[in-house]
Amino acid sequence: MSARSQADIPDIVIGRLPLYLRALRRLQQEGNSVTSSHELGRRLDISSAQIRKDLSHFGGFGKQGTGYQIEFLIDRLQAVLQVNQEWMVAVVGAGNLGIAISHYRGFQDRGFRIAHLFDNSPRKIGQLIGNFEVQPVSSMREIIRREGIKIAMLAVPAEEAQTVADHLVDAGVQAILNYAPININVPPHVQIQYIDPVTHLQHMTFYLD
Amino acid sequence: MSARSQADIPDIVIGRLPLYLRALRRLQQEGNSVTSSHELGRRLDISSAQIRKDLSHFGGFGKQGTGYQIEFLIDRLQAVLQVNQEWMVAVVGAGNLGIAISHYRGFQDRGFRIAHLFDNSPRKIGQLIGNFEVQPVSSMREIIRREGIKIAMLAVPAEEAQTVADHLVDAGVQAILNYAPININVPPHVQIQYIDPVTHLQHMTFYLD
DNA sequence: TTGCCATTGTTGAAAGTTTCACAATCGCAG
DNA sequence: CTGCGATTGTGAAACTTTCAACAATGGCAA
Repeated sequence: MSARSQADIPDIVIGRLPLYLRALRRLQQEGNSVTSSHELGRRLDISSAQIRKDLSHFGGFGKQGTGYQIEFLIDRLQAVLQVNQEWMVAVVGAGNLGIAISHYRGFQDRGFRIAHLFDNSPRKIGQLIGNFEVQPVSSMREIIRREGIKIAMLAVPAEEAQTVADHLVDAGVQAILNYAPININVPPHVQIQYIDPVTHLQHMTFYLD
Repeated sequence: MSARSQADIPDIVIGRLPLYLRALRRLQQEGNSVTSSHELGRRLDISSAQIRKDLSHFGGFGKQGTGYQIEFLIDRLQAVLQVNQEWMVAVVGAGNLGIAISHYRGFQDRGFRIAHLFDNSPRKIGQLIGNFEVQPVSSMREIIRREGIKIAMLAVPAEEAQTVADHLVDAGVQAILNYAPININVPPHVQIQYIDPVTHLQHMTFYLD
């Protein structure tokens, strides 16, 4: 992984931290203030040893005999993942998916705020979706630059994904979450992750009778 | 992994096959009829050795000196993943997300067809979304049973996800793709996969400056 | 036909990841 | 204040995954 390869912590460990965070928030909502690696592991279907080892990369967060203070651990994980601040996110593509993303309330309290929605269809530009007006892709670069936006979600057709990604990178975006069902190539200093429901479904059908 | 743990092929390998399939289909669309592990690897950012090794689990699909016939390899991978048939899929939850999923055209030619959309809000039941009428969750069990539906996508609020999943499993569903931002527990014979955009975003923010 | 370049399938080594197992220690009950 | 049950953090072992290297082979040009 590029950039902040923070003290050589395996990427696979980093990938599990958001899951720990999600489970901890839920435990907290359910009224708990303390938990253990065993309880967390049961919920997440991950071994307790793995959870302890993962967390130990960042310091001793727990107490022997007692477990982990949920609030404290949430704070620390949020700090490690840098989601104790609010990141502005740009969404590109105002089709069904882009619209659903823009309406989704679940980014709010997990470190992200959707700041802009871009599309290049004249039919859509100017439309009000959730709280934002759809803006033309032609002004994307300028806006992203000006506001220092580092993260974008890509919800355009597969054919356009690479081109739009190139524009985003050029505008200074450093992390892209791509919903288009196609691989895109970005420079090594840019993070990329994919969401394609069909790949998950196809993974599961392998095991069906 | 449960059920058809087919000849001991690592799950991580199975997880890459849909990516290979997706890239191959694109290569084909672009007019190619032959490719190589190197070209595929370049596109997917996976080493060519890994691609060759993954494919070799299922037989010798390529030809030395030449590479892989794209059409043939697509056929074989579709057969391995069992997506050379069309699976019926039930969607539960007719909020923004469930609606966007129901409209999405990308399932069509990759092995899946959305057959039903369920919700339990009286406001939504009976509404026409895409090609289907929203049906009440109360009739879900009966319909899934009768039609032998094995796959469901879950797009309900986190609080309801576990309960709905239990109903789905009870109705005979064997694979669940869960969009709710919460871990759910299912019996070992049931496959489960998660889509939560926030976990991907949080994974990437670790590496941002 | 021969020689050359490209590419696969496969082996074994290297790197990475998970699990095991246990000493250290905490809080509490008696 | 002692002893006990629970739980962490961790070093070493077991296991899994990736990678590097190369013999074998195919196609093509001369």
